[in-house]
Amino acid sequence: MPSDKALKTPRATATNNTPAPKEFSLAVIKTACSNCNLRELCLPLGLADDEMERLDELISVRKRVRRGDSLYRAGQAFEYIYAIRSGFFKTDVLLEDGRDQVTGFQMAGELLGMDGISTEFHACNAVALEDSEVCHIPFFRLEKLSREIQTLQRHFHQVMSREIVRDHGVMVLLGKMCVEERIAAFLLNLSQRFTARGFSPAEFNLRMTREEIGSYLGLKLETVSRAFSRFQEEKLISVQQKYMHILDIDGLKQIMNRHNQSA
Amino acid sequence: MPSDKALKTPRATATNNTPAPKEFSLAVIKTACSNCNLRELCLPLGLADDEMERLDELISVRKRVRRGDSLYRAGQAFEYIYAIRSGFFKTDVLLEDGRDQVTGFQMAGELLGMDGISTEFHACNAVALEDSEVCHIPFFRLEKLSREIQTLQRHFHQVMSREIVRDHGVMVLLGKMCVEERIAAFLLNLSQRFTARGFSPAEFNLRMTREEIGSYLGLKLETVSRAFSRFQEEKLISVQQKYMHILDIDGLKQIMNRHNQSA
DNA sequence: CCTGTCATTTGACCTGTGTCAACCTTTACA
DNA sequence: TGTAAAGGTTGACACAGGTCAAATGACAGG
Repeated sequence: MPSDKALKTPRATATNNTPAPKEFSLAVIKTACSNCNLRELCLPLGLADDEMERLDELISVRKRVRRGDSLYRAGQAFEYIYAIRSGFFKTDVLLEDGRDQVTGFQMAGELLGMDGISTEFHACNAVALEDSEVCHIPFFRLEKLSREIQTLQRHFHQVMSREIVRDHGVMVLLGKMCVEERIAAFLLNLSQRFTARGFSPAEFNLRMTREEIGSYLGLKLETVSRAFSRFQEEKLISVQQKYMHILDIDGLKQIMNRHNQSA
Repeated sequence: MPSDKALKTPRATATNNTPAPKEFSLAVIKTACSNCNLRELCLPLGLADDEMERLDELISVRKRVRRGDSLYRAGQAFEYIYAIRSGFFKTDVLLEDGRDQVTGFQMAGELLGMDGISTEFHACNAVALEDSEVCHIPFFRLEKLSREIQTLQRHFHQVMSREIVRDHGVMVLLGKMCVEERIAAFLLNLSQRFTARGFSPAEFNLRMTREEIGSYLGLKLETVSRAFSRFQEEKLISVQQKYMHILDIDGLKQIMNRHNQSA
C-alpha cells in the first residue's frame, strides 16, 4: 500500500503545501501514461501498449500547479482536458453577486476540464488545494485519437457519463438530505476514493476548509463544524483540523439509511 | 412560429394527453433526421446532408411513449440514446428509502439516456410527462459513426458537456439559492427553452406537478405553490393549474440579482 | 520567537422552509 | 354523469440550519 501524503500524523500534515519529495518530481518528468501508476484509474484504462504510446504522444505538457493557484478559470478558452497526476483540486462556479459553489473535489487519476467542451470556454474554476501535478491533454487531438482507438473513445464517454451520474448524486444530496446525511455521504465518498487509490479508507487529510466542504454540501461552515463535533461525540469519527479518522464506517452508512425507518 | 401544443387556452390545455393530430403522426413514421424540424437542436446539428443520411440509418426505431410511461428505468441495461421528437420527460433517481429527486426535465430535441454510458446500466428513470415520441439511437453504432464523422463526434461531446454544465447550475441553485430565486430560475429556464423552439417565451403549459417542480428544486410542493401565489400577487406571473403566463420576465430576472445589493 | 491572519469551534438566537391539516378544484374513470 | 382520486392552495405552527458574535488555535512571515 503506497504511503499517502495525506496520511502523516495530525501535527505533521496540518500544513498541506509541503513540496513533493525529490524522487517524485524526477519521476514526473520522465513518466508517460505507459508507466504511470494511475493508468488503471485514468484515461489510459484498458488501452493496449501501442495505443497507450499514442496517447503518450498527445500529452506534451505536465505541469505543477501550486496550492491556491488555478488550473483554469471560468471564461477562459478551452483547449485541454487535464488529468491529475498528483494532488487535489476543487472546481467551483461563481455567481455574479459573489456567491460561489464548489461543484466537486478531484483527486489523482481524475479528469478536469470537461465543462469547457460545450462552449469551448470553461464554465468553472479549477483550483489546486495542494501542490499538484497535471497532464495537459490537447482536447482536439484527444478527439482525433479517440476516433482511431475505440477503447479510448469508449472510456472517455464513460468518464463523461460518470460525471453526469455523480452530479445527479450531488443533486439528491443537496435536494433531499439533511446535514448529517450530507456529511456522512461526503466522508464515505472520500473514503471510497482514497481506498481505490490504495490509501487508508479510514484515515486521511481533508485538503479543503470547512467552508469549502460547506459550499460543496450546501451548508454553512459552522454547520459542518458542528456536525463533525457531533459525529466525534458519537465516536463515529475523530477529527482535528484537517486530519480525519473514520472510526465507524458502518455507523456512517447507517446514517444514510435512517430514513428507511420513517418511510 | 409553430403552434405549441402547450399553448392553447388554459381550459383546453388542462388535459395534457390529447393525442397528436393525424398529420403529425403520419409525418413521424416517414420522418428522418434530414427533414426533422428539430435537426437544428438535436444530434444532427451541423451535419452535411450525406452525413445526416448515415445518422438516419441508425435510427431504426421511433416510438410513442404514453404519458406516465417510462422510457427506461434505473438498473435497466443501457443500449440506446434517445432523442425526443415531441413531448416532455422528467428524469429522476430513487433512493432506497423511497425518497426521490427529479434531476431534470427534457423537451423536444434533447437527448436522454447518457447516464447509462458509464456502467452500461441506466442510473435513473425517464418518464414521459405527456404523450411523446422518441427516436431510439443504438449507442454503440452511434459511437462507431462518430468515429467516422468528426462533426457528429464533436456535437455529441458538446451535448454531454452541456449536461455537465447544466448540472452544475442546478447544484448552485440547490446549494445557494432561496425559494424565490429557484422558482424564478426555473421559470426563466423553461421560458428560454420554449423560445429556442419557436414557442412563446411568456405562455406555456407546465407539464409537471407542483410536487415534481419541488422535487427538482429541492422544495416541498406547498413551498412551490406559495411561491407561485406570491409571484402572482406581485404581478410577475399569472398561473392557474398548469397554465403559466409570465407577465414580467425582467422582474423574474431581477429576483436573481437581488443578492447583489447585499454583497 | 513574535505577530497578524486565517481557520475552526461553540453558544445564543432567528428565520425560512417544512410539516400537518383542512379544504377546494380538476381529472379520470366507472 | 357521478364519484373517487389526484393535484393544488392556504393557514398555523415547528424546527433545522443560518446568522451573528466571541474565543481559541494554527500557521506564515518577519
